[in-house]
Amino acid sequence: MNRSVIEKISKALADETRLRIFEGISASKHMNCGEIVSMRGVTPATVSHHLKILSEAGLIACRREGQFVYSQAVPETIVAYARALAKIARGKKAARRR
Amino acid sequence: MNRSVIEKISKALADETRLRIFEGISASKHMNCGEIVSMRGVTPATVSHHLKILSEAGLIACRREGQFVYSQAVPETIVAYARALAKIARGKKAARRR
DNA sequence: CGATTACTTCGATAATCATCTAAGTATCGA
DNA sequence: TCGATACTTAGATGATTATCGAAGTAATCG
Repeated sequence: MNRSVIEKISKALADETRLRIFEGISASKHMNCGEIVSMRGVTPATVSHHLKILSEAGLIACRREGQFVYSQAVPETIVAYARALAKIARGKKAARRR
Repeated sequence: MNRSVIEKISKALADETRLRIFEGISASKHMNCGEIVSMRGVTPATVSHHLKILSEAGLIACRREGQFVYSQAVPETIVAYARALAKIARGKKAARRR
């Protein structure tokens, strides 16, 4: 995972509303826009905006089903992100892995 | 780790310059401001600003030594952050842990 | 003490971004 | 096909923030 992807995911997680939305989606199997709107005190337009950012970061996937658009978490992305950060934090100081 | 801490760390990682600085610091044992300035094409004022944000997020620690201020990574923070995110991503869908 | 080096803080500026309203598109049911 | 529901997109606005130059503080050295 390269720096620009890490940056994009970090940005996606760097807003309270978006974090809450991501938590909500992760905690349920899937959620539609309306459910998110009522979960958080924010308009559909804003939710849509945030879903796009989360989606472009690969943190969630959205699919239309009739009138509804369901979003669900993509846990692999967070896992890969966590690993990439751990690798950076580990550094190259001494190839230390005990 | 609560949401506001996660948000703060995410924000700290959500900027290319800051990410590069953090990578640089992590890859070496420690670095002073001047070294970071020459590593990245940016003024001391800007570096100082970024170091403050990284520091307040707990990602680095800074200590003065004579004229110099050395920054070093705090890998525990990234590890805790990664764990907190993994927990969110895992969700509460079915208490699944295999 | 005065000069130099190494940062930090201040104030300004330009860019990014979260949010909203309003208007647009998609799907469905009557 | 009309109306309603569920989003999405566009445009505007206010807030946050990345960056800089300039001025301030800290430590060292002659």
